[in-house]
Amino acid sequence: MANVAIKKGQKNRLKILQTADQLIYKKGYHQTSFGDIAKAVGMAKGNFYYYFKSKEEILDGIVANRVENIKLMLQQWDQQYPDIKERLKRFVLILDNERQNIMDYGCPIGSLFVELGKEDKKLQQNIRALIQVFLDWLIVQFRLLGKDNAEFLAKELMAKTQGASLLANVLADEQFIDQTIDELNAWIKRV
Amino acid sequence: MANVAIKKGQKNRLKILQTADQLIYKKGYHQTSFGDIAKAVGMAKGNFYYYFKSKEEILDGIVANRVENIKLMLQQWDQQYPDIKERLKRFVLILDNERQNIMDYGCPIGSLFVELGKEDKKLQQNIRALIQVFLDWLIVQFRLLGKDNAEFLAKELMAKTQGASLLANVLADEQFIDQTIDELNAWIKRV
DNA sequence: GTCTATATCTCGATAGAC
DNA sequence: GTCTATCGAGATATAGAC
Repeated sequence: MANVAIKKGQKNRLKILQTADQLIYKKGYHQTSFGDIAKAVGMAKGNFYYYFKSKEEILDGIVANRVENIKLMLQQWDQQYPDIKERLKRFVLILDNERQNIMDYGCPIGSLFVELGKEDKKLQQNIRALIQVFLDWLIVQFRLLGKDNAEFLAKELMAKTQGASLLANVLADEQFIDQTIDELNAWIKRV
Repeated sequence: MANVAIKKGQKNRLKILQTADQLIYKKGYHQTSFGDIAKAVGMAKGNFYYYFKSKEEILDGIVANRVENIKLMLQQWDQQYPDIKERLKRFVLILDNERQNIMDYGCPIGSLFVELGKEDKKLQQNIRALIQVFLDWLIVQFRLLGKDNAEFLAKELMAKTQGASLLANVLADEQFIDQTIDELNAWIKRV
């Protein structure tokens, strides 16, 4: 019986994290209360504290969860695509797949950092790790391409996608996403 | 005597706006309370409501104030620099002059939009205007350069600076700012 | 115009029954 | 593990004396 309880607990924990992640992405961290999350999960507010001691702990869980998922995704790309530039194009393809969300709510990573980066240094450190996962992977890819300025190229690509996401969000501009995707793919081709 | 009161009122109004703008930029909108602003201004909290009916009204005032200042700055550039590319370089120079603030707090415009863009549509519209001022000016400049894709070039430059600001903020990376400035100036030269 | 209360509300967090 | 009830902090906003 103890096993069943643990299983249920783990399942609920994950459900809370996923629901909270979506809500916070779409409404913002400060606009999302425990009450909102509880309602969306279908659970009493007080029960949350059985799973998480504080709101910040939920945020930690969200970030940890995301980092894990991103790492899995990148590993999969490494296995699936032997061609390095094909991998980089996968990265750009995120803009394509997530265009509606990006236009409506911005980049889920960038917007989270900006909203919480001013809060305190610990939070900042936490979310920075999220960006670093992508960045480290990009650096490896550019190194594999034989680039000696791999680090700058990785940052440049990251900055381009962040800037494009922000502007597409501000202007609700789908065409700009398309144009950016084309430009980035051309950039990858000739880099 | 009425004139003196009005003058003092106007002066205080502006002082509140400027102080609030700085605090909100550095601490974030939700982390900045009336109490914080009052303390920084040196005024009782209750007295704020003589000047502004709500916190959102302060934000409106901040944005309007910024729009006015930016327009003045751009007009000055237009008069001072007959060479169009020299004007564009001025735009890039903001990254240079504001590097410390950008590393510490991000772009004052971009971060404000991201923090409040998810709040409600009216706020979003408001801050969008702030970005549009720069964008409209950039479009004019690229048109003056005879570019038929002036709008995309303007958005591209805007996106590049936004992305670079975000990444410089995330990584606290001064070198990346320098590299981006060099790259953007080279881009302006050959565009 | 400026100040000192204070009302009111929301939210994160806790206590304790079941 | 889940619930209801409630506390306490902190914020916006108001009332009213000066």
